[in-house]
Amino acid sequence: MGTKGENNRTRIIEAADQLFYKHGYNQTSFSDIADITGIPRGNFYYYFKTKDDILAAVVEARIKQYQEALASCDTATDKPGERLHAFIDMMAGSVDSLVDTGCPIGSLCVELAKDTEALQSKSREVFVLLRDWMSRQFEEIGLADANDKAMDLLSRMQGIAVMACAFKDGAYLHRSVGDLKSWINSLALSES
Amino acid sequence: MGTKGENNRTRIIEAADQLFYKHGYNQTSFSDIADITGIPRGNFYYYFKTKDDILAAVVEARIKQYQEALASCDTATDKPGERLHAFIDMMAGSVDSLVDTGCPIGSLCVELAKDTEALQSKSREVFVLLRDWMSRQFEEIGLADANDKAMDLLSRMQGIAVMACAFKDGAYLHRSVGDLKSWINSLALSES
DNA sequence: GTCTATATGTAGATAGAC
DNA sequence: GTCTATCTACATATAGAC
Repeated sequence: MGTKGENNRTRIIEAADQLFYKHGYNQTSFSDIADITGIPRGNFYYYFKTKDDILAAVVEARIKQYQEALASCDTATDKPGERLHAFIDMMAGSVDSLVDTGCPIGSLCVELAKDTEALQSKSREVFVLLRDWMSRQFEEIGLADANDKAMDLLSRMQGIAVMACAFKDGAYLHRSVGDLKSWINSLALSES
Repeated sequence: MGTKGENNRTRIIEAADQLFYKHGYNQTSFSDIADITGIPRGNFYYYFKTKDDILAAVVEARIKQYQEALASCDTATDKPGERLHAFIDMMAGSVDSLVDTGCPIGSLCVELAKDTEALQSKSREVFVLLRDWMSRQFEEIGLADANDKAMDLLSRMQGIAVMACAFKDGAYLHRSVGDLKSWINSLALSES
């Protein structure tokens, strides 16, 4: 670690991360990644055996990134309702890219659902991380069906991302994010 | 019309429709369509100038198909709430493919959001049809914000499809469809 | 209208010099 | 570790015989 090689590896992952999001996994070529990083195509095989391995590395990087984001929500406040609000605000903070390209997690999962099972289950790992964290927040609120509520919250966020992207409608996203926060409040209040 | 050519054209559209759904637009090749229909690759250019033209024809076909589905909801009952239930039941009727491959409309829109603007706006047309129909139903119920509610309903259906597909969870889809119908009932009751 | 053959580009992946 | 050159497969699209 700390070698020039590790640095190149990281740069490949970061470029692939952006490209997989903006153009999709299947529509991203080694040449695209090479153009951004300046690292020649053939060189990639020193760091990764296959393109699928790059995807796995990208998913791992995203998991780490979301783990940090969730940790910052955890430390911000000890009220689970406010933690959920903080996470939703993060979503609202990237309106432009959501409208332009959709949700990076959801769009990847649905794209890979049309490919191999191996790629699909790898991409699902990010969702599992978020669901389990949300479930813990709803548990703390005192809900018996915390896991169902976590799925519902993820589901609503995904629906908002799909519609905002399909209709290119940032105003719809803002309104819906407000509705989502009200919904969380109503759940938290009914238990207090 | 009625010629052999029109028949081949229709068969190409139908095969492309299925393949665009199951594997995505970009991951469907002319060879794939040729394998299913038995029509040789080179022949496609007699019926369509480009692959994008096939997509446009597929979207037109889907619009016709959904127009018929909505018309059957319209004739089934004159109560707008029940019409919306009927449409949701249609969704619930294709659990298996939703879990396997996601929503044909939403997944196409999000995939093409990562491609050209022209393809994206074409794919959006199906959503516009459904939104306008839902909006009319909510208007009949007597809601002032019928269009917002139409977007919300589409949004929830899309979220459910994404999560059911990502987690391969048909039970989640069934539960959520029930929640959706309860939500519609509560909206209809609050206005009666 | 229908088909074969082919043009042209680019994909993922490999070999081997340095 | 890094790079160029290249292999093989397959993509969309075209030309032209029948």
